[in-house]
Amino acid sequence: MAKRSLIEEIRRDQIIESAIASIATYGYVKTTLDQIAEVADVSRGVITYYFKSKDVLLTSVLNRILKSIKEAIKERVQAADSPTEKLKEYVFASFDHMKQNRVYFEAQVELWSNLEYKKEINRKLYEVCLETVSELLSGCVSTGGRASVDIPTISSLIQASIDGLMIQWVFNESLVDLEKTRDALWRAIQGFIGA
Amino acid sequence: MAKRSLIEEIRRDQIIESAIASIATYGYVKTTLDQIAEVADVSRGVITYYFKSKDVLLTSVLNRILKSIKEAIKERVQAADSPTEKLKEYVFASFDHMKQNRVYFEAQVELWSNLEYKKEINRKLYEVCLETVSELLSGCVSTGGRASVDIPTISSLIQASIDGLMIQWVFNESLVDLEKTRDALWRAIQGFIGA
Amino acid sequence: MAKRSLIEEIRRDQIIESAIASIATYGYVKTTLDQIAEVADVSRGVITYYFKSKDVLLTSVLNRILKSIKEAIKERVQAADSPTEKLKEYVFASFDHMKQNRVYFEAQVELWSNLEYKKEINRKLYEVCLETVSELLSGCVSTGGRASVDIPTISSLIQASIDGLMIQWVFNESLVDLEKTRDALWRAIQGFIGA
Amino acid sequence: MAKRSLIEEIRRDQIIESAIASIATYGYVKTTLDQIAEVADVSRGVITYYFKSKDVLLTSVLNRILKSIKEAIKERVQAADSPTEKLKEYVFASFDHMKQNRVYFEAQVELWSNLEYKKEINRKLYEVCLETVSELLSGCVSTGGRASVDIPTISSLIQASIDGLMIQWVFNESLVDLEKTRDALWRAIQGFIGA
DNA sequence: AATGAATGAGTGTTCATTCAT
DNA sequence: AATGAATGAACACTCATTCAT
Repeated sequence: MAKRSLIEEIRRDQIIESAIASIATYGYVKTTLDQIAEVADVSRGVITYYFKSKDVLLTSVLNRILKSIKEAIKERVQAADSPTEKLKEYVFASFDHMKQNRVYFEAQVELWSNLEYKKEINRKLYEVCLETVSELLSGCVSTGGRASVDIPTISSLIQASIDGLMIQWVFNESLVDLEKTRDALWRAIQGFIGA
Repeated sequence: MAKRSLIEEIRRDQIIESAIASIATYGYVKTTLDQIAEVADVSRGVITYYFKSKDVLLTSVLNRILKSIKEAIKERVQAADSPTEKLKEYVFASFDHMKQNRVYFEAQVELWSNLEYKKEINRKLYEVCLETVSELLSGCVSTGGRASVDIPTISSLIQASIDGLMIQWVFNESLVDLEKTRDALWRAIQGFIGA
Repeated sequence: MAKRSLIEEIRRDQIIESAIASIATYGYVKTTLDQIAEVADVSRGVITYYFKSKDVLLTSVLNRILKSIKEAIKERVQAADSPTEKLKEYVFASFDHMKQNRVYFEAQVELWSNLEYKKEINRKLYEVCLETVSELLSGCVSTGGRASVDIPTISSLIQASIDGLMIQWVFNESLVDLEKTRDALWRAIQGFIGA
Repeated sequence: MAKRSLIEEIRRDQIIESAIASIATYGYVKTTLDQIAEVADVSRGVITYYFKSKDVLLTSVLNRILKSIKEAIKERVQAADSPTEKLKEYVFASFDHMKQNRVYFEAQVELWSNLEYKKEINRKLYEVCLETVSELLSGCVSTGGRASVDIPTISSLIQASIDGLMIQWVFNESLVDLEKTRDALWRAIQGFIGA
């Protein structure tokens, strides 16, 4: 990637965040480049000056969202001591990140169905997530957990629960209690790994 | 609803199914009226002849999808004998319906983020689903289950697991084994209700 | 013209009158064949069955309107005795016909600007009207009127006054008093012909 | 009104004049945005770039036409000395403006029947015109004219004559001699006010 | 004689993209 | 670096017209 000046980075950030805000607020369909420019309080031309195309911008947007999720989780998982604690941190960090960045998840759901290369990107994200959960789960199992745990299956189920709750919460914030469901999920996981 | 001739019903069905196929295959964004017409092998004008606007058509599409899900589940739940069997049928029917109607779920995910009145419709769907699960869960609990079960929380978690697995499966069919995850989910539920 | 059955004539009349009503009520732009069919309470196909095209129908509409004007005036002019009385009847009959057939004049104004061959038809109408006024005016002059009257000019002015008042009245019924303006116009004409 | 750059004003003018030319030449019905763009020798997109919708453009067109008429008359009326001269200038300026701006009147007649808000706008125009004539007529009467003049009636008749002649002239330029009819009208007016 | 299902040309409108300044 | 005027492809939608029944 080419070297970029500071102002360039600031502009890009500004535009990406404005795009996220616009998508979360008005939805993907109504998020035009004009709309984003207005939210960012820059001229229309600035956007195409910094992003070759709308598709490139939206890919940047999605990557920003995914990166933020990954980093938020990774940090806390690494800080945890035991395998079980790591898995717990994965789950808890996922929920904490949701609550602190609702706008990101609203945008993510919008982009699920609209980005040209979404399938590719989302597929990749899922693989990464599932792999991470699998590793953490393996760690738990090998250090005293029930040996019979079907790791891929339980990994899928854990990740699915997190995603499914996120969607419920994005569609209707008041419909789901993130703390209680998180705790219930963690109890279920403990049941699975026999802890 | 007004009386409609037989051919009218056939055409409407044909167009709705073509729209679903188009959305599932090419995505919402690329599903133009031209595209739908081509898939349905009718002229462009037929669509606006039978549907006042694209929005009306897409609402019909979403309602068709949701109705199919609701009916598929309702039938099997009603046929079950005991409360526990009813809850099990709810879960199992959800998965069976997925597998038998992949195209519907692909379309549903696409429409999540794009239909004008999606929020309203999806919000309603969630409320109905969660309510149903809550009732079934209540039935289990009152007939011998653990009295301490937090019904709203566990309901959310069950529905979230189903939806989350559906999404994984829609994004990447080979990534998730629906039978195994379904069974694991059912075991987890049994754990919750203390059966 | 081909022989037409009675029912055919009735249907044609019905459609023409419905078209006039629709144009007068909703304006030319919103008068579609569907709209006319609805007003006439016949099926859509009937219209194209009896009129080869929309243009043909609208030409029939305009001709119906013009014919009704011409006949209403002609009758009364012929019934008058003296040349001056004939001219007076021309003027008075014009105004009476307006009041009794407002819908026709509303439609006429709408069609002025929209019919494909309007220019041709309206041009012809004007020639006929002006010619008629000229003849009547000539009669007055040759039987005792002022010999110096510029017949084409005064004819134009008379017809213009009638048309201009009609337009004022069509645009805003309450803005113009047809009786008073008619009488004033007649007095002015008397001034011109020196009666 | 918001501040507008010079080029913006130029473009708007260019488009409005092209629209008038197109309406006058091809008629309202055939005046599409494509047609206007072609006449203006700009791309189609420019029009919607400067005018939010076709309706807005056409309203601008009508306002331009009406404004031009009003200003042309107002100026000359104000420059006249006596009340009688003012009334004469009103009449003469009306005719002069016609001859110098035929295209405007051709367009005006086309728009009479087609613009969504025509009734409102035209009604208003008529009220303004009639009010002006009434005032001028009052001035004549109070300064030596016949006291018995029915001002609203004669005002209507004067304005009707001007409009009616304009229409004759728009439909068939060679059918009416604007100078002669103007003079005849003025003589009739003098007869009414007893000058 | 009458119907209404079907068609597709034509139109206004949106909006990503280009480019001269 | 930044702007915004200009473009035209793509779209939903209207509606006169055709035609099988």
